[in-house]
Amino acid sequence: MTMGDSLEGPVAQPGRDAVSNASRKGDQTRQRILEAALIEFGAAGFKSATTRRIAERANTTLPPLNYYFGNKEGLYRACAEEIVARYRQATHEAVARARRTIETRSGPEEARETLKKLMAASVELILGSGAYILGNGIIARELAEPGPAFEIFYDRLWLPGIERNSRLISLIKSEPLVSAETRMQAILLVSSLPSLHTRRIVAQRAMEWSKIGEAELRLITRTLHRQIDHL
Amino acid sequence: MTMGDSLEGPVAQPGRDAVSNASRKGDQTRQRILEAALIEFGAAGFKSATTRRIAERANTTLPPLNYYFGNKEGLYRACAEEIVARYRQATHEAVARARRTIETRSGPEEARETLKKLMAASVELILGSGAYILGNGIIARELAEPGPAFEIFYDRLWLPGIERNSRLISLIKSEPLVSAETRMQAILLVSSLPSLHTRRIVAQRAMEWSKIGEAELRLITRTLHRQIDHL
DNA sequence: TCTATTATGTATCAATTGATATATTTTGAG
DNA sequence: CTCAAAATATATCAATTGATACATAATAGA
Repeated sequence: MTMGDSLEGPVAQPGRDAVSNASRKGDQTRQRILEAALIEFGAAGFKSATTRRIAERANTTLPPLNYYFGNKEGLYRACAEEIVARYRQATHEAVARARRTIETRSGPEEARETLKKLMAASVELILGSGAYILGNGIIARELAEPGPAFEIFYDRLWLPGIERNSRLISLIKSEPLVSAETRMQAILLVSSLPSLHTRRIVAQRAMEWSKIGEAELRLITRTLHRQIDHL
Repeated sequence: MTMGDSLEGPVAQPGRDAVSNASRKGDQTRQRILEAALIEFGAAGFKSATTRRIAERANTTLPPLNYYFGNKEGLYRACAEEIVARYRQATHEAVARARRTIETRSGPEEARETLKKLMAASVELILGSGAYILGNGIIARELAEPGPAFEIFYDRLWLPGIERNSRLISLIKSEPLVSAETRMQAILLVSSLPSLHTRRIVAQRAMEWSKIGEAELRLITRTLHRQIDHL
């Protein structure tokens, strides 16, 4: 075999993971590519995004993409993993509280407050001006048209979220155990979040806002919170 | 000019429009192409859908697509127009009632019931097993990533819907005139509909349903209606 | 410093895809 | 029945795009 399949490079990230490891020279490039991919995939979707544009945005060329991620789909999956990691980190506090609330079978008051905090964290992540907005386009799209990352988001983000919210809503309603309707409420709640990202566009136009700043975000968030209040 | 730009065919639908006109032989083909495009664009999105697959599904070849619709984007726009027309027709009754309710400045009770009917019609259109499901993928996608059809949906579907719902919610709350928060509520309500299509997938998996039949749809719809009740 | 490994760039390929020039068939008016 | 217009098919083009063979450069351990 004269083809380049014997002396392979990375492709799969070995031991070094978690907290953005950019020590070796190559890891910096890897990170730049990942960042560029998050933007491009987020803006255009898996199929429509081109590896060339990603490479260009990352200030490199095509081969490194395959060198580090195998192929386009591998890069896309890596983006999904990255998004999940960022989401988990950003909601860590609220999730820990939810775990406690559920384990101690707290009362409706505490459960409701916990759920609100949980949702608020997600809403902030999606509508806030933070750095995580990158992934929301990808998530929303994956929900509209399941692609290579659906399983990743489902298993590690949505399903756990649905379980958590189900228990919390059950506590709020003082149910003995999670009813089908409660579970459905939790599903609708969780799966409505990604579309928030989407609704920004319509909201901005319909409200005739030139931009979405702090004041505008507050109105959106307040309206959403009121919905949660009425759960 | 030896190129085929002198003896052009249709491209733009002249006088004959409205109620599916399939009299002439060509119109049948046109209709088959449109139907196929609704399916393909709905499943894959504007960019990812290929004209070849559309032609194949319509049991024809490439040239007729350009002959009838100019180019891929023209075909996509035609799909959007078709979807708007079908939506309007299907919600005609509920919309007429809303118009009356608004014009006569009915009380909160009547306004709430009108809004529920309006939403129910949309929900049925999206989650029901009717024939209009075809377009929902396109609408949801267009909302997530504005493309050639965003303007069409916005101007002719969403904005009118937002206006209507705003007035109705205002009546429900007995406001003197539409407040910013009311308008935002209307926006969130309208823009949450397209994502219903999307949530089916997650709901089906998380509820461990093998399929979404009548009983399953009822649970989804009931849960949604309860949300509307608590507006 | 030397050299094997890792990393990156150049050039190119093959597949896909939107489009159309051109030829052929079908239709319907007279 | 004739024939011009309308409709459809064949074959092909050029652009885009994912991928990679191959060459070169950078890095780090000895």
